[in-house]
Amino acid sequence: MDVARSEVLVIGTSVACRSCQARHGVVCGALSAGQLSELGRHSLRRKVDAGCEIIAQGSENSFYSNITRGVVKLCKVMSDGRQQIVGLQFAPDFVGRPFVRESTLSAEAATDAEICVFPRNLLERMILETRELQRSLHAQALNELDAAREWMLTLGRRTAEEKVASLLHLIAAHAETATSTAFDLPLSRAEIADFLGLTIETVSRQLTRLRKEGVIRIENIRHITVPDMDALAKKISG
Amino acid sequence: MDVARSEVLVIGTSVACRSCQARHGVVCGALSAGQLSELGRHSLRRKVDAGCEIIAQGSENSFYSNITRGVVKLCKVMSDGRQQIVGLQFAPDFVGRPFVRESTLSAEAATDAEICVFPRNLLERMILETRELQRSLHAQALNELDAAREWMLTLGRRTAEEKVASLLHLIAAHAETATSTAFDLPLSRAEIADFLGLTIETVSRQLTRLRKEGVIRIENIRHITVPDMDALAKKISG
DNA sequence: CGACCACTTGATCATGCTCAACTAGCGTGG
DNA sequence: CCACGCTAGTTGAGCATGATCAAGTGGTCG
Repeated sequence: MDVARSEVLVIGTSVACRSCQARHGVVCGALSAGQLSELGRHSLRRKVDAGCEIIAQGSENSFYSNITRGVVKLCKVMSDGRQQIVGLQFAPDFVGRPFVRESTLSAEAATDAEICVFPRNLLERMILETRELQRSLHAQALNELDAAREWMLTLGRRTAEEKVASLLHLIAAHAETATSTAFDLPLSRAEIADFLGLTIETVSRQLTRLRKEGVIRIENIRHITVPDMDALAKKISG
Repeated sequence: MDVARSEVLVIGTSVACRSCQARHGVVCGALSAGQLSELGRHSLRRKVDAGCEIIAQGSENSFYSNITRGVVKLCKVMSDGRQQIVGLQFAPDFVGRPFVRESTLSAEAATDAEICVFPRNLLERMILETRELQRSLHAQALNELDAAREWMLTLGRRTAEEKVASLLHLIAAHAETATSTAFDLPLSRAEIADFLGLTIETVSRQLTRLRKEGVIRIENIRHITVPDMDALAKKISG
């Protein structure tokens, strides 16, 4: 994805914060008005194309960010090229691992996205100063831990069909537009494979299988409709 | 494991704390002398036999604990019986998920163990009061998250041989007795299988395979020697 | 129109699962 | 003290799920 690029849009200000997706999210929701405006003065809005790397595995953590639009995948790669997606983050999640110098994973935009970038030192100072921010980040870490463990069960013990159904269920839960359950896949087949510990061929076969069984409709390559959520849920044993 | 039982030993006191494995661990290391003695007055030492469940999946969290001796496995089971170990905790780790009412996983002693049990309300109050305790638990959560993600890579992308080698490596790292690298497996073959997302037969075959290749020696069913740690590490691509 | 890319589909292969027999260790009771 | 049963682990034979390799499809962009 060498066409992928990122672009600095505007210097964040408290004015920009008012209409921000992440205004009441994990980080910004925990700050006082004064802190929010200080953080805003030192933040940058970045527009990030799908496929663009935000943090490289093994690189130094020199900033943190909020996702303000789009989906970000957290990824681990092995020296021989095998890779595994170990987390998906949706707006308005926080991305980064405070107080650790080197990142053990990469973060990459799965869809076109926008992030709000904070300087490392400022955010770390605020975490130390702000009880509520500390608590809030702790809570997000625990939620991510639960999600990671749920996914370990999927990776270790579910069949290919159950894995694919689990992913669709997960994405539907985040897309949830009231009644209808139609959504865009934020991931390509290759990325789905990397998330589920499968190959792209198996993912493709399981998707067509779910389609033939009438559990999903594949409107087009990236758009799925689930006529009956319960039928999908039934594909996920346990 | 219906022989497994747990037994309350003594009411913890600050006297007992002085020689405790977990005295400078995640929880107790973050407390003031006064808090430590208050927590001690309300804590119970419990001796827990291998196989005994400490927290049941789906149960209410009514207490937290420190592991003061032994190894605890965190486990998820599906309604059809398939199960996956999603974490191993060693003394002096903290066990429990603060501020969440229902446990999404079970905790079970893998070896004979001892834990120090804290009442829920007291510990939660101390977390709210104590900046350093909050920070310390946050740090443990982030470490567990890293470990979980590392394990996701193993579950999703490594071969059976690599998986078994990874587990031996993990256990060796925790047993590390200076020079020699000999250790007791805290897990049965069935538990290893549940940790690695394999069957016990595959685990057994891979262990004999590693033995035949000279990478490990199986002194007896639970005791392993690794003559050359590097040779073991080479089995883990990545 | 053609090249390219992401995806699908098919045929064959192999890793790891299933089912089954066998072994070793260990505690219990005759 | 040995026979017995029980548990945990090992080993083998055959099978199936999902991987690999390869060809084909469809949409997009120049």
